[in-house]
Amino acid sequence: MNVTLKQLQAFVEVARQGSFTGAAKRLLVSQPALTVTVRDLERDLGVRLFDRTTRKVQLTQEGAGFLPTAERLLNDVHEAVADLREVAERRRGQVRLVSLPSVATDLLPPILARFGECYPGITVHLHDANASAVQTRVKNREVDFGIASAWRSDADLSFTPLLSDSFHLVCRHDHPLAASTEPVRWHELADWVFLGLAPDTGIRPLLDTVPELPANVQRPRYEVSNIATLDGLLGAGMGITVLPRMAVPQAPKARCVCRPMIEPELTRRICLIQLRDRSLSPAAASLAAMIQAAAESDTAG
Amino acid sequence: MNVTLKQLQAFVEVARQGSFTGAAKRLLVSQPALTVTVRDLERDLGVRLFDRTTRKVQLTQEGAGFLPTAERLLNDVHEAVADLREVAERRRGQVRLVSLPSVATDLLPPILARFGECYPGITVHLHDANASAVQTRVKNREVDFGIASAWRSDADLSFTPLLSDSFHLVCRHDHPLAASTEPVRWHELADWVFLGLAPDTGIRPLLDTVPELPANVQRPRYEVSNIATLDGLLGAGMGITVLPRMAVPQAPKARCVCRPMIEPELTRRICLIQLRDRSLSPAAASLAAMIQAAAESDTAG
DNA sequence: GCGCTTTACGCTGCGCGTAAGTATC
DNA sequence: GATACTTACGCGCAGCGTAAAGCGC
Repeated sequence: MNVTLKQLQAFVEVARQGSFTGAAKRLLVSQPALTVTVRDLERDLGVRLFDRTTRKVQLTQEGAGFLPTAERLLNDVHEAVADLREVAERRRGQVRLVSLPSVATDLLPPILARFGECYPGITVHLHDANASAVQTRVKNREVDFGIASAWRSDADLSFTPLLSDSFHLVCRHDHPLAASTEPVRWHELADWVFLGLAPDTGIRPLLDTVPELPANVQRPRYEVSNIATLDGLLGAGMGITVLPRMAVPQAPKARCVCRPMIEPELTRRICLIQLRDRSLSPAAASLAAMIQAAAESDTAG
Repeated sequence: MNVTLKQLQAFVEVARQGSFTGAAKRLLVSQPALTVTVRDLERDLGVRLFDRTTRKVQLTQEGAGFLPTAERLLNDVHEAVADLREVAERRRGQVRLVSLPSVATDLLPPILARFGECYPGITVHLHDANASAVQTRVKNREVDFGIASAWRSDADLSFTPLLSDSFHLVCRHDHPLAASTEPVRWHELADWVFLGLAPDTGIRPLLDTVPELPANVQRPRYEVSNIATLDGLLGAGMGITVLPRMAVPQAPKARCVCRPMIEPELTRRICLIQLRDRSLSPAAASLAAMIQAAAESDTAG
């Protein structure tokens, strides 16, 4: 397999121009160099492609038959390369990401809007999932990257902090704890029915890091797996809960009161999560960068 | 356009093997050389194709998308080249030739049979025509080469003598001139009705070179354009004619007698005719060579 | 003799292999 | 420490350009 694209290009150009001199000009090489290139191609193929006198250059029968093939081959290669360059230049491509629902609904929409303006050729697939599922889907390469709190450390994954999100007590407006909006201490939760989240959420493991966590919080009477359900229970006045600020439903079924938790303050760090061994596609890298920038300016402002 | 087939080949092989070391072995290059080749390809495309740790080599999303394309491109090139090599090696192809009817029916069949055995992949298109038409069709590139007597010299054509074919008197068995089989002198034809051939045949111009050609031969009472018609007239006893030995019909309608012409002997030289500026295709060259060899051994034997 | 292709020749730089470096298991 | 990829370095040769030669018109 000696044939090169350069040789094919030379052949096609000479055939089109019907002249070595003309083709050499178009190809920006000296005319003798072109002669040699074509001669080598003929040697490699074992077939004469041109009949040349000093006055005329004419395709042989075989050359005429090969010309369309060679043109097609060159065209195909050019197209394939151009396609990939489009991807490289973010004029085409896709990004798949998965994030916590709260992030997907609150933080991402404006960023995605801006991203869509910058790179109109790129399609974005956005899924939401809880912290556990985010990590799983990143690890399974189902997505380019994820956004969630670190659920469980994993050597294959890298976590880049984006935001800190502090925990708040959440209770219905008519609950006794809603009487004030002052910070709350953890032991103050002890006397109320607590609505907990399942262990595969990012929130639960964080609660466990609080020293002297009241028993009703540690082993909640009700345990649900997502915020919407929790919102329902809250609205029904079935109990209280603690949630990161961003996770508090925007339009709760019931009017709720939020009071920051203190002693200790507890925050979850929302991170950009990616596979350590995997590089981001050009499009994904751009979106990730945009998200990081937005998070930083959020934190600053 | 920097991308080379070698780069594509390297990419495909690394992708298939999942390893630079393995691919380098298969490609018979050193492993560092392969690293550089792939890195250059990635640089040229502007896209990372592999995520590589020291332990694993894995296609990126873009690489995975590009792999089938690259494989197809390489495959297409290989196929195209293989096709042309088949032509070069005479395992495929075609030869078009045109010859005088006498040659086509007498000389060529055994040669074509042998040629067909040697090169079973090659198709042969054989047409017949008179000397004038043979030259025209060679010149128009309708055929690879022709076989005929030189009808009129032409600077664009080359004539390679194959056979000499001496002229004979031809007359029906009951004609007075059929009484002997001895050589005949030209003036002996003067008293009989002569059946002539049209000026665009190769035979007519040759007759004109005979000194003191009898008037009835110079301006024949009947003039026809092909041998079959001539044969019909001969069979009807309408006259006599002179023909090169090979042109005498094999199975004449009437039993005919042939007597060599002398004083002067007249021969036509049957030539292989080709365009001077045009090289023969591999298959055509082989057939032409075979014909020349056969003609030589014919002459010798 | 002019214009085109081919051949000849000297040189540059690409691309290879060897060897050293680096990172992971 | 073993293994696999990357980087560094030196070298040979492919392939270029210039110059000279062949060949038709």
